[in-house]
Amino acid sequence: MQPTPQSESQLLSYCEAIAGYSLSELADIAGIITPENLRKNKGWVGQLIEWHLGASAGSKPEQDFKHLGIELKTIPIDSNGKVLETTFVCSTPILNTTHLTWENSNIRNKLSKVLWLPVQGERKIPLAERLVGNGFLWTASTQQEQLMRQDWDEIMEKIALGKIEQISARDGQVLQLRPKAANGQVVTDAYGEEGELIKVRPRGFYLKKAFTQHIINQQFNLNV
DNA sequence: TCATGATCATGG
DNA sequence: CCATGATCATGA
Repeated sequence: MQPTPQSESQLLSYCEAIAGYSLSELADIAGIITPENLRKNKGWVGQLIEWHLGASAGSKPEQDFKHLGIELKTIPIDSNGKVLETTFVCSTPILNTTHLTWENSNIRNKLSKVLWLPVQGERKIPLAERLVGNGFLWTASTQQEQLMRQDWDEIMEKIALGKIEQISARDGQVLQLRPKAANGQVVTDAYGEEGELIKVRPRGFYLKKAFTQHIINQQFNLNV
């Protein structure tokens, strides 16, 4: 993969270097086979982009470019710029959250600065032919952060009160809490309503489509 | 048609 | 199991 970028400007130049290329072209450069589809390889696009931008692989709960304070997110869009999927952010802590605040949370750290990289995601376009768009840096506005904090506070309070199973993906203004696991058999500990330990599916934080769509639109308008 | 809940691959 | 990278696919 590419050398780890040493500055924000270098990271952005890496980004410009892949803009406009197809996924198969980028896969060839990386020496990776392009699968027929993503059904059995859902993280393939993200991992391919990581290779080209010099993001350190691994599964640590921190930003992709920790030394730059930047998190990388590919985001699937259609030809009209419409966001096609919600955006997974991080897994959700469930136990021992009493000292957790929005300020010191992993999700807030990850979202403090994001390099969004739009990629064509329409299933009717063969994976190999999908094009990479122009990446851009984003930091939440005061209002955007306020919305995320409100949702986070509400979700984490329910979890602490043993009401995790009452939380729906419909809850929240911009954040969602949804299952995040290899399959429905995976379980982890959580508090029940009487404070007892119960088994639940692990959860993750996701950004709702309308929120990321707004981010994409803001950027798009700036470039018109 | 579309979002929610379910699922896939991989490394530690 | 938990973390990363996400998209799939069925019910409404």
